Amino acid sequence: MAHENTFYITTPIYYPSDKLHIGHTYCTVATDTIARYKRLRGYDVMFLTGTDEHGQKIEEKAKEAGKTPQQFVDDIVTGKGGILDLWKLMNISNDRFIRTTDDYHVISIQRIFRKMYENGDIYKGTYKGKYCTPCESFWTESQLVDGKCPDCGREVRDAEEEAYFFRLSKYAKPVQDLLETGTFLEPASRVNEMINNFIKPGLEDLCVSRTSFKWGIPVDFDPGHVVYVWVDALSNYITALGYDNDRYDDFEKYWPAVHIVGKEIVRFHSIIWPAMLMSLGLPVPKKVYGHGWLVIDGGKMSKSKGNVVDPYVLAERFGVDALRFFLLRTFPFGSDGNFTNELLISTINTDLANDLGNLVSRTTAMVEKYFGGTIPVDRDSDPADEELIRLIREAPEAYAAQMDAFQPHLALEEIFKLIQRANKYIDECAPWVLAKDEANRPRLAKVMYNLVEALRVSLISLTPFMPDSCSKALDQLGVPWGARKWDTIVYGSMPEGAIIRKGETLFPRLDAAKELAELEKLTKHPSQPKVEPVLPDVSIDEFAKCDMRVVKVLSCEAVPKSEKLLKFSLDDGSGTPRQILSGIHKFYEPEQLVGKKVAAILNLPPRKMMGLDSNGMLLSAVREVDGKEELHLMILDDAVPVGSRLC
RNA sequence: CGCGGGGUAGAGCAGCUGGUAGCUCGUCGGGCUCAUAACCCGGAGGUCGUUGGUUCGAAUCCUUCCCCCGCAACCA
Repeated sequence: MAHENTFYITTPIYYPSDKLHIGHTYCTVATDTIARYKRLRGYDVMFLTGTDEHGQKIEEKAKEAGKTPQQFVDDIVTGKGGILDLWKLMNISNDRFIRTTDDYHVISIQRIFRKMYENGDIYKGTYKGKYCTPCESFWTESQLVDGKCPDCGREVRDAEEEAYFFRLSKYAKPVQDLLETGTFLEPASRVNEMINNFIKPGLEDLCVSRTSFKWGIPVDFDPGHVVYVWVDALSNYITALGYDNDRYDDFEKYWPAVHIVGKEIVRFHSIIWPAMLMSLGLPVPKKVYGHGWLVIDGGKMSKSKGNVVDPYVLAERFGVDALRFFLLRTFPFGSDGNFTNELLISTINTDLANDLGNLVSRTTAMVEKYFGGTIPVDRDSDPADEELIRLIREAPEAYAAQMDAFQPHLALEEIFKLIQRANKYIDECAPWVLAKDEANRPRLAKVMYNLVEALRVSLISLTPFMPDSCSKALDQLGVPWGARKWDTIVYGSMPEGAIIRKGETLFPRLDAAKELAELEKLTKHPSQPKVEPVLPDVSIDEFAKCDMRVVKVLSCEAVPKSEKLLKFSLDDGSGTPRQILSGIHKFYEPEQLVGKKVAAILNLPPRKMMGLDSNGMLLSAVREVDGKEELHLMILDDAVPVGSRLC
């Protein structure tokens, strides 16, 4: 299989039903940085990313937009401001880009599907369940919450369809063995999660075809069926190398891969995918690394919360390299990280402007000022140099160890220890004092030389993270191309006679308050709230049938295990408290509402929610802003008496 | 008892194979002037979520409870 010096790394293929956000960018930038690092180390790297373009959701979104599915995904993938543009902007160095609608992929999938059918690992059966159309998900009865989709809370319907199944159950044991090797899936904490959650309860066979939608790869021997996501999407990692197609021919050279994936799809990559490969008689991936999520204010980033962060805005505002750096420097790769604009700005200022950028600036300025840009060869060492030189020698090894362990944030920490030590070294040596006496010239030369070496080693190490900026900085330091390679990342490799020039400011310091205000303006763009059209007329008699009253909240508490429901006990003027449940926990905390007077409709038939009775409904003002629901309970003035009718 | 992660200085985190509580930012004071109002040094600030236990000794091991977050057939 793969040659000794090859390295194959992939991102997931993203689902182009919407614009990508900072989370996708995080994953892709991380993978890109590892790929660039491996190239720096001399590997023959294949770096693949792409898009997963089939499925019902895209079919429906396209319909809504009045486009064919192909047009729809083309616009998102190749259109202006699309995925390809985003990766170009972010300086992603992928060698290939696969789209699951590419001809060669389609052909390969049909062959792979047939192969698995013929060897008995795919068979025909029936899929029964509850189906949520917007989420494109089947659920079992027990998974439903309150009879509705556990994901979105909308109605589900009974569904049954003929489908092909993959004998996943057959591979439970070998997959468990694979997971238990301890290095196949990292971070290790995910291993127990997979085994306890999915393997121990028993792996069920997997539905791998659908008849309920058309936008997919047809099963060539059974035209009513399209191949469902598993086989179609996961196989991209091998079809992109030419497996079962003529487009490429380097499967033998590069496979198996290292897959970088988000933690939510660890399961597919560490259980289903290896099982499929076993079925095909192919080697399993070298490694699956599940990185954490970027969360906002401790919660998940999602379209429905309206808190997605747009990488375009940030990259254009702060620079691509600064953004790349921030993502990998700040967040431990294996666990979740809390994204905030404040943190972004302070990281840029502290690490890039104050520490690194300023070190380049002061070093180049001094070499120019004291030596006209070229450090003399006549140099005096001093014991004061020892600690810095030791760090210059040790840093690359420590850095590489962390990079090899997929810990970019720790790798960066090693390099920044060196950068900070170099800043301190300047203070200790006080070159401006040395410069006052001609006799100190050799000593001054040595100090400057050490600084240039500290920077050269740091910048080479940082190049995979910030390709353009590091290149510019190395230009300023006059480092020739030959001295920017991994094998020159050794103290003393800087060629003599280099011309050093102070150049443009690499990372300008940001005015935090100003930037935050600007970002606020950009992200809180006041798009038009969606106002629903007025409904058809009703008669005054019909309206009069609605018994709406002023009620007072006696008590209010959250319903256990429910995300949205609050349980109210209300004084409706009748003397006996009335219980109403309302799904507004996302908008109000119970203690906010106790004692408030609100409006409710009382003569609705009682309804059970989470096993509790609800006798009526609280009235709220609702509208949609940026695709996000906004809700305001009708809270009334204290002076309004309880029990009054609204008419 | 569905599974998993987390609760440590104002904020964000590390420490968690047990032995005087650390890092970054912020804050206060000092130094320096080569540099991007930057850099360097020092100080203040924590009963390490709660209960009980093991131990000479626990943030670190066991136990009770509370709170936050994620997952539960495809949002990185």
